[in-house]
Parts: sequence; C-alpha cells; structure tokens
Amino acid sequence: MNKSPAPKPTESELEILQVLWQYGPSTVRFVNDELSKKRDVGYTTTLKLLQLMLEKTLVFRDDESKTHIYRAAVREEETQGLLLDRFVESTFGGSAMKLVMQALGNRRTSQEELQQIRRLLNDIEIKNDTTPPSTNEAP
Amino acid sequence: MNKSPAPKPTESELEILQVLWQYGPSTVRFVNDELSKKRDVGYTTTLKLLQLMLEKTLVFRDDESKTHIYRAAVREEETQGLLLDRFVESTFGGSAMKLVMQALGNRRTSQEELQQIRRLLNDIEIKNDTTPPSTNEAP
DNA sequence: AATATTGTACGAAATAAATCGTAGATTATG
DNA sequence: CATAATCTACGATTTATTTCGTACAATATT
Repeated sequence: MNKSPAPKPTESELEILQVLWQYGPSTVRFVNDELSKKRDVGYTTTLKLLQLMLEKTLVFRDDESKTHIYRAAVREEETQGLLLDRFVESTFGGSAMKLVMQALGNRRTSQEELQQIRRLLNDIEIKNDTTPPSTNEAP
Repeated sequence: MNKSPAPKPTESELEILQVLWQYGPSTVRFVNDELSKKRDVGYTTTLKLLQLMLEKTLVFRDDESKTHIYRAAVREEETQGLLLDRFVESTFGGSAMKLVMQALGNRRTSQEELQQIRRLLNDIEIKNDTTPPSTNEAP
C-alpha cells in the first residue's frame, strides 16, 4: 500500500538533506561546497553519498544534463519527526516530555521563543478541545 | 584542569547507561538480562561493551568480588543534554525551538503535560527577569 | 575431590558508515 | 583540434561499532 519503505538517513546523509532542504535542488558541487563550510569533505565523498542516497530513495536526481541535479525525496518535517522518535526512544527512554523539559531547561531561551511556544501550546489545547482524542479514551 | 575529557556514548552504550541510571550499580548479568528484554544480545557482548565503557570512563566498576559491579560514571541529565546538543545540531540545524515545536506539534500531548510545560515556561521567565542574560546582549 | 556453573579477558570476525583514488566520459577553452 | 577542467561511476580502504568464540579462573554443587 505504501510506496516508501522506510528511509533512515545517517548522520552524513542528514547533513546533505539539510542543504537540499534549505537551498532546494542542487548539484554535487554546490552541496559539497556547503558541507565544506563546516568540515572537511572530499568532492567524491559527497558524490558517493548522494549516489547511495539515490538508491535508498532519500533523493531524486535529474540527469538530463551532464551535471546532475539532486533534490530531497523526503520531507523535512517528516524526516525530523522520524529521527526525533528514534532519539526520544534511545536517549530519553521514550519520554518526549523529558526531552522538551531538557531542551527548554538547560538552554537560554529568549522571551520571543517562549512566547512562540506559548502560542503553540494554546493551539494544541484548542485542538484538544475541538477534536476529541482519536485514540486513547479511558480504557 | 578538567578531569573528564569528553565521553561520547554510542547507541549501545546509551542503552546500557539507561539501565544503570534506572537501576543503579549492576552486574553484567543483570544489565544483559535487561537489554535482552528488548532485543537479542549475547552475554559476552554486554560484557565487552561494559569493559570498553570502563576504558572510556563512562562507567566505574567494583571488582572486589569475583562478580564485578558496574555503575554509571556520567550523570543522566548531563549526558542527555550532551546528546541533545548533538541531535539538535545535526537534525534541526541548531534550532532547539524547531525541535520543541516538532516534539509538541506532531504528537498527542496530554492536558497534564501541557500544564507541566506551562509551569516550566513560567519558571524560565521568572529566571530570565531575575538574572539578566549572561551572554548575548544586543551586539 | 571431581564436575558443572558462572564469570572475566581478549582477540577477532561481522557490520555499518564514511572517505578516497582512479578511470573514463563530456564539456569548455586556448 | 588539443588540452584542461569538470563530472560520474565505482571499487577499495579506513574507521567506528557491535557481536561473538574461546581460554581460563573462581566458585558452587554433588
């Protein structure tokens, strides 16, 4: 039923996806230049990674012209959500709350950001009131 | 000046730390039994891991008696914070906000939990008012 | 005391991920 | 047109992590 199996980007692949998400379809050269700003990577390394990602269907590519163009095949939010799940599981033993507390607690968060979170909380509460829980009613 | 260099637990080491954090000092046997509840691990695998962790000083061990007892050498919150930083960096391009939004947004969060977060936000605001920003004043 | 059980040490294989070198094709440039 | 620059393909190496087998010591059991 589902077209995509379950792509699971590695650390390096993530880095590449970040670039593609941020700048849109890009050449290997461009991606590599971006990565190089942060750390040291060889061109062929990036190329290879992208080729592997193509097989995993983490990216699509347009090989019309000689210089291929790669673009993300997975959506940012979805992927982040997936990784978040993994992370919450492995590091916080499954408790998203713990994570949020840590993220907010051990970090200087600006007034503006706090405000933003409040708004988000309000939105969520409204949704909770409006659309009753789909699952989890008293057992 | 600093006694600890910078321990960076791997995925498997994390799992072990979780057990040690949760149950306190434990034998290899116990840790292995716990891990085995979730997935399949051989006894010597766990043993080896713990020995490696000992070298990395992720754990201490008491080898008075024949059966050694291991205990976590790193604190839960600290370690989680460290991993959180890495994760925020690699997955959310450094934006803790984005992460919090995702964690709260794409997840059914209970009324209680929301309440808890509100309280936390209040606490943080109070601290912000009380103790002016240590860093980051208008550049 | 002999044997079974349980434990540690440790090398080495299996796996996964990242990096790089080289070959050969295509396009740009003098 | 010849040569340089740029690009892809792909095998092979390197590095990190996990897993396991085997040897041997200590303890418990019969």
